[in-house]
Amino acid sequence: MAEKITPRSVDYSQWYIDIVINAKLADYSPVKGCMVIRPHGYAIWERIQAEMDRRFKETGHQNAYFPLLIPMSFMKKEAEHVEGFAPELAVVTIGGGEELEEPLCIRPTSETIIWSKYKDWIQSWRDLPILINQWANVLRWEKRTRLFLRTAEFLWQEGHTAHETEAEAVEETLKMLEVYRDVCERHLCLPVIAGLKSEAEKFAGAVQTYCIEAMMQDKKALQAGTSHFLGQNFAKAFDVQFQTRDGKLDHVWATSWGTSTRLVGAIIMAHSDDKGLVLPPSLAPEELVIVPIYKNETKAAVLAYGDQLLAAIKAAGIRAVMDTDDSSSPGWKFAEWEMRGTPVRVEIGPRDLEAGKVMMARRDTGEKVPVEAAAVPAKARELLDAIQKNLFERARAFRDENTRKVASKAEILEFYGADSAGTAAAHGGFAEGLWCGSRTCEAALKAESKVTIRCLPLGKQEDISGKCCLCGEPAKHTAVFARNY
RNA sequence: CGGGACGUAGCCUAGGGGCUAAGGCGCUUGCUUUGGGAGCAAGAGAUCGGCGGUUCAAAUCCGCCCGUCCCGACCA
Repeated sequence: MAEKITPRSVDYSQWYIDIVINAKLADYSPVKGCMVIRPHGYAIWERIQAEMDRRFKETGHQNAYFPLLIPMSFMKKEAEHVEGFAPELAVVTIGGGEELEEPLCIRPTSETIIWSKYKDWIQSWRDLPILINQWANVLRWEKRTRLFLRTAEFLWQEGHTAHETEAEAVEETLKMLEVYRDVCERHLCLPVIAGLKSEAEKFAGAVQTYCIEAMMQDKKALQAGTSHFLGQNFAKAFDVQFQTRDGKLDHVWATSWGTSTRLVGAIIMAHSDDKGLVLPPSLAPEELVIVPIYKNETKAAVLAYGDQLLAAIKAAGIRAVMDTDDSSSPGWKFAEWEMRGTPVRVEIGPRDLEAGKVMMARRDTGEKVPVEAAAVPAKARELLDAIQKNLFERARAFRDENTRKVASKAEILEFYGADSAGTAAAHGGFAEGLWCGSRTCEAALKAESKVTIRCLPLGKQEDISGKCCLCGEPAKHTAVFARNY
């Protein structure tokens, strides 16, 4: 028998690992904290990339590539930045067998090396804006890693833009946050809350950090993307000034924004079940699989029937394959394609051939229906659209069911389970409450319960009146609280 | 980096001082099969995580190290 998936109810962490390994998304590497992304996992990442990249281009960005190695001195130019990243840097000190004059760090993010070049490229307001994105790997020496969710090396995209005015940079920050929200909701079927990070949680070197936060099936929050308004911090650190329209000198305004292979982890945690991966159709490497069922004497006829169906399905623009592997049984194949997360399965056997029908099964609900052969492409499209919609609705309903308003710290602690701090027990969810904005107030809650402010949701920050749910002082913000990854 | 669990064939597990290291899955070959993880037969595959120690004898006992997972600290 093949390996079984540990049920979510038994051990959520182990379930997640079992999915990643058994669905052949990724594997452990000989280097601690790193992972090997296998073809199936990489294919999903490529589809996410394609969606993101298309939107970056549509919003006027261009791709470029900056080096992996960054002079250590660059990292030190922005005070908060170096403080934030110093503990997780890997540093190269030897090259070609000789000690380097200046150590080089492997990029944990590329603000510094990019801004060192922006200094050369920007003199006038006419050189602005610069709208660059890069697809790259970065390395952060994480103490504790988890496949896809937090690995030492990961793949991501990082946008780095330079603007003439503060307003334009802020607009860019929010525009890209919206791109992330749209891709997550439309393609990953992942409902997210867009908001502003608190001071304690913001990016090292940013003025403001915006994020999108999603709820996983264990009710913990996962940050799915971030967009930073960097103000003039990096321009000042790298002395990037330009001549303005009225002839004055000013520092450039900046943004940076990123999403990573963590999104693959988000898809797994949000949608999958105890049978394996469940993929949103728009990200599935194969949207549909045909599993032929035959005996020796019916094999030729069934396969010919399958070939015809496959051609018709592909002609309808659906990514489809037929599993013609002769060495495993139909039952094995059903389980295997379910493990891989393929959204729609078409079963064809002698009985179907005779009746001019097929059986179609959807991965998200397990529902099976007979369909006339001629109607298969249209039905496949219908099912794929229904699955795409259902995954999002299901995830949103789950999040809404596990979100509640809170007015006091006692309520928060009760919501998350008084004695469940630090356990994997499925308590809580998202709590929405008013907050005074005090850092100590936030830190106290974290120390007490591991619950943190995930974000201050956009659109809920106007006309705040009432008291902070933590300390009772007058509130300034609406905050979403949760335990997080 | 602290606490816990674990490390025996590709995977899972048995054996806890002594004889050729056992079984299941998977793999190879052949035949029969194929509507929810098929059957039979014959094969291949292990310096028992590493190093050192105790002993006539170590997978087994001891020490150190390494690695993986879980919990914690840390972490855009």
